[in-house]
Amino acid sequence: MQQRKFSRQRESIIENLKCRTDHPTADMVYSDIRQIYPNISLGTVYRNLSLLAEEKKIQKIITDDGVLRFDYNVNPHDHFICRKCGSVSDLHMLDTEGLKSSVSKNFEGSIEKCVVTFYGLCKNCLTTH
Amino acid sequence: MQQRKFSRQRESIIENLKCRTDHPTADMVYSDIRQIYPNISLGTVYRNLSLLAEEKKIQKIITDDGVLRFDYNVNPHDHFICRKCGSVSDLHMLDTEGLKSSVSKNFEGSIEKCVVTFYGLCKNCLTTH
DNA sequence: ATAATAATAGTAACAGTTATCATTATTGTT
DNA sequence: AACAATAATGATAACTGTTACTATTATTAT
Repeated sequence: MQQRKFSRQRESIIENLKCRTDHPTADMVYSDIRQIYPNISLGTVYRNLSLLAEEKKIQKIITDDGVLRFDYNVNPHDHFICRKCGSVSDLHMLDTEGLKSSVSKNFEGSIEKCVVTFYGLCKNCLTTH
Repeated sequence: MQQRKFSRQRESIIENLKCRTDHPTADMVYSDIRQIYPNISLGTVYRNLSLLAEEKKIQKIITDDGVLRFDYNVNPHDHFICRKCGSVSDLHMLDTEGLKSSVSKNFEGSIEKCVVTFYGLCKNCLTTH
């Protein structure tokens, strides 16, 4: 097992995620970090995001269009994705445990996780028509 | 609005999907169709799969790894994805309507759809350890 | 200071998907 | 049945998001 070393770039990536709730893509994080470290590499951003996700410090989420997004909030919660602007926001759902166990009854494999995603129009896209 | 013309290739694509429940990727469909039309183009497969999805004759589903899969079953139902072999299978869940309405109460946008995906180990991966 | 090595920037490679375009197939009309 | 109009095709190039590679730089322990 490889041990970790400090890196300013990684630190600023997790700081960036900590301060936002818009579930950014790797590219969105990249743009932000470049303001601080103008020649950070996109590869570095990807590498660190994957690393942080492995360490469960952040969460990967995949959207309809197949693009990865990242969430500082690793507690169990669900997401809403706007079909118009593509924005991702948090939603706190009831008990996914209940869903899991009720579905497990008629299922021959083992169910470990349950992801619930809602789609529709966000507040903003709804009002601006 | 462009009108549609018959095509053997498209017909065989939807026939292929009709006869399977493994939620194949575009490439899996491509391999199958090539047995019948050896020089069908992968682009043709993609084009027709998108087209059929637009017409709601089939359903697109996105998996964790960002790869598209296709489902002939367009009725509301949920999916189980095996984290080991990546296979996708159907699961019939309770009422997503209930989920939608209960979440809608504290949400300022409009919720139109709710997708529930389960992850774990499928029967096969569970037994073969 | 020095040595060991993790992390980086820069870039190439990759996979899945979409776009382009000349050619072919389908359809409606004579 | 021939024809014109045009949708669909095969072949290939282009594109996007992501991962891999490599020489160089930064961090850490001694």
